[in-house]
Amino acid sequence: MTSNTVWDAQDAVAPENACPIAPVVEVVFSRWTTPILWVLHQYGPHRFVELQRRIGTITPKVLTERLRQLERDGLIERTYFAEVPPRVVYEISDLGRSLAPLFAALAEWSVNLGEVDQARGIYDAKQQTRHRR
Amino acid sequence: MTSNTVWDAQDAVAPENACPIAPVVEVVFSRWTTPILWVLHQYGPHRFVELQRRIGTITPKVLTERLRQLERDGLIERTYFAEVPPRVVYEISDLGRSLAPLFAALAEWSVNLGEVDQARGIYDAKQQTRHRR
DNA sequence: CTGTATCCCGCAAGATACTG
DNA sequence: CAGTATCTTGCGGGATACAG
Repeated sequence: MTSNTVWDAQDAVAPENACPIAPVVEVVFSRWTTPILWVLHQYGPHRFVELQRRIGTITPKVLTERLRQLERDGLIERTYFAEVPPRVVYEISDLGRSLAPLFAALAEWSVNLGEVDQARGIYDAKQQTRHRR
Repeated sequence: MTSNTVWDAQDAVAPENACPIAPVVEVVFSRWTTPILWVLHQYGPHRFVELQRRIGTITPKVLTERLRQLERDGLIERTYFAEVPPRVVYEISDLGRSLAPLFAALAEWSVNLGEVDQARGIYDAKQQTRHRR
């Protein structure tokens, strides 16, 4: 953070500086990267169609896009077998495996999802009465 | 999907089942919710403008939207003071504070961002040579 | 089987201006 | 100060068809 006096003009903190964890979120979490990583981490190597089936509703286009991104970021590894018919296997990399504690923390926090639902109910109820005048 | 033979009973796994942590990600992480929660958690209560300045580049419209969502989900609390001029203070709730271990895990993992960058470099280099034929 | 190629859409987010 | 109101855009994602 540009060091001048104390809280100089141009203070405007860059987003990354305001929040050191944002970059991690950007790399690891998106609608589909989370399920993909989870599956590969939890259930071992998968072929393309296996992933597609296990995740359930993802289209091949999107699955390909996410897999490429994860491969590029070094979180998964793609292995191509030049057989007939050709075969491809995706598995989590060491770097991807290092996300394990993070995933554990995530899974643990999911016990609080009920409270979130409850909070939503209360909030919506308040809004309801507010509009009903 | 809904096939008929061996793969029919509990075939198509719903996304939530394929990945129990996806719902948590959906609630907690988006481009701006992460920085907001981080700031409120790390630096205490903030007023609207203070948040805007600290986060740096967020527009008031988007900031309002994210704050409303976080309030509705019970992760932050909004307090309105009917003074002149009016004052509003946002602070993290108990539920929001329960994210602390999660944030810690996130922050810790950020040491690996360098490896991600490196992986990207290698991947891109490979693609480069592949196109250079 | 393992993807590509198109086309399309919704929604988060940006730009900008204005109000109680 | 603490937001609203509009308008626009970018991008992830869905549907569908097709190829190596």
